[in-house]
Amino acid sequence: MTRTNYHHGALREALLTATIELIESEGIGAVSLRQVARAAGVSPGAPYHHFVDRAALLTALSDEGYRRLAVALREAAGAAATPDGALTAIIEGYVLFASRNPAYFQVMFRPELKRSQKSQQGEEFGADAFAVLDDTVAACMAAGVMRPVDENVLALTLWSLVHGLASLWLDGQLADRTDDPAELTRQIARLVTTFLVRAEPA
Amino acid sequence: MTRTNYHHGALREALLTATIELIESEGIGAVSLRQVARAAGVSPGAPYHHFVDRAALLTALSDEGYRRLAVALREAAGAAATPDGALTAIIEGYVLFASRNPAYFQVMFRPELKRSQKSQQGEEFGADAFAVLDDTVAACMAAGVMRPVDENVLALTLWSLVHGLASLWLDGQLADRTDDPAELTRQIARLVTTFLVRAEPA
DNA sequence: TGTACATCAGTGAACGCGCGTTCACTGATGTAC
DNA sequence: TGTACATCAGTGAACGCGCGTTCACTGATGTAC
Repeated sequence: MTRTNYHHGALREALLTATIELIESEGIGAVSLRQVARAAGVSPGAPYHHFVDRAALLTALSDEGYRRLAVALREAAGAAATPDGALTAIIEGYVLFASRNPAYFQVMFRPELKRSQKSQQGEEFGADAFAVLDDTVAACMAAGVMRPVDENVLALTLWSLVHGLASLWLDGQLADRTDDPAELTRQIARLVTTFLVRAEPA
Repeated sequence: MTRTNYHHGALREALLTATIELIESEGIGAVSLRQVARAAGVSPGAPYHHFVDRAALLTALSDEGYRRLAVALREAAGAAATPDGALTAIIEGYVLFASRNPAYFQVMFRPELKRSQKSQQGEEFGADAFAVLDDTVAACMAAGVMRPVDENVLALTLWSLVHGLASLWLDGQLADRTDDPAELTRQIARLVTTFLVRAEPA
């Protein structure tokens, strides 16, 4: 952090990325506004020109996380040629998003950290991300590649599955049971698709 | 907390239950050793006669949580008449355990809170709990009620599923998508069993 | 049964610390003319 | 192009707070004889 000018120029963004880096290196428990300011090379009062309080910083990060997740899922689903291919891509995409963006993921799903406000923007991006899953499930059903079940229950089942896998991975719970969580993710995605599609497994 | 005698008599247990209650009422972020001591009606130094430090208290709770989870799963599985019935019971049992013991669940799966030591006892109870799932999957396979797949991958898939559902429930993420998470849990358990067993769904 | 004494499990004051936040201030920047 | 001035985005000292932990202490309990 070599900043010679009095005005930073892009402090807001610098604070956000400093927070992400801090979470990744020190853990989410170690993040304080003062530490973030220090990491950005700025005095403890400076952040208050950009965020009304500590919670607002975390909420902004959470919102950005939901936005990125929605983008990641939409891209993953969009790149697939078939509805069930899209489903596989979403499953892998969600888990890989978490493993590549552990700091965002933690901030998004630790409500006790932001407590004050649920951000409307975050809710919208979250709904956005979930809609990708919803739509893909519906598309699979419509295309007839999937056995008929309650769409909402199925979507929530899949969300639970990927969310749980991502959480266990980040919490280090998989270490004893697999040496390659990414490969496990692919295996699980394959297994799920196998069970869901109408045809019997090969 | 009306304690008239100088010696408490069962302070260790009192501190543990006070912590659980504190997490449930104020959230896990609000738990400090001093608050716990206060809730137990005891001076700030008293807990140090029972736990070497704050982390030790949380580790003890985590261990107890794993113990209870293992017991709950074993009972759920044991009460079922068939292997696939046991699987359903485990799915529901895991999620219900989390919803009924949110404080234990959070302490068990927030590694940043205990950081210092991974407790050997906790690991054993955890392995115990997982073994119930493992064994039941194996039993299903052996009984031929289930389509043949990699047992380890399937067990991890199911763990991910229930863990994700429990996490989403506790984090309040399901509120928008269902008004009865317990019923959703049953639906999901049914759906999963339906897909897994060899016979086509009715 | 009574007494001496060791041990146990509390007290409460004190420590140093980092925190979130506020505030009067000041240097840098942008704009009007 | 130059000057006056408003606004913006920093500084850094200060606030009160609750925290984890330590420590000299003391009251209660249990045990030996």
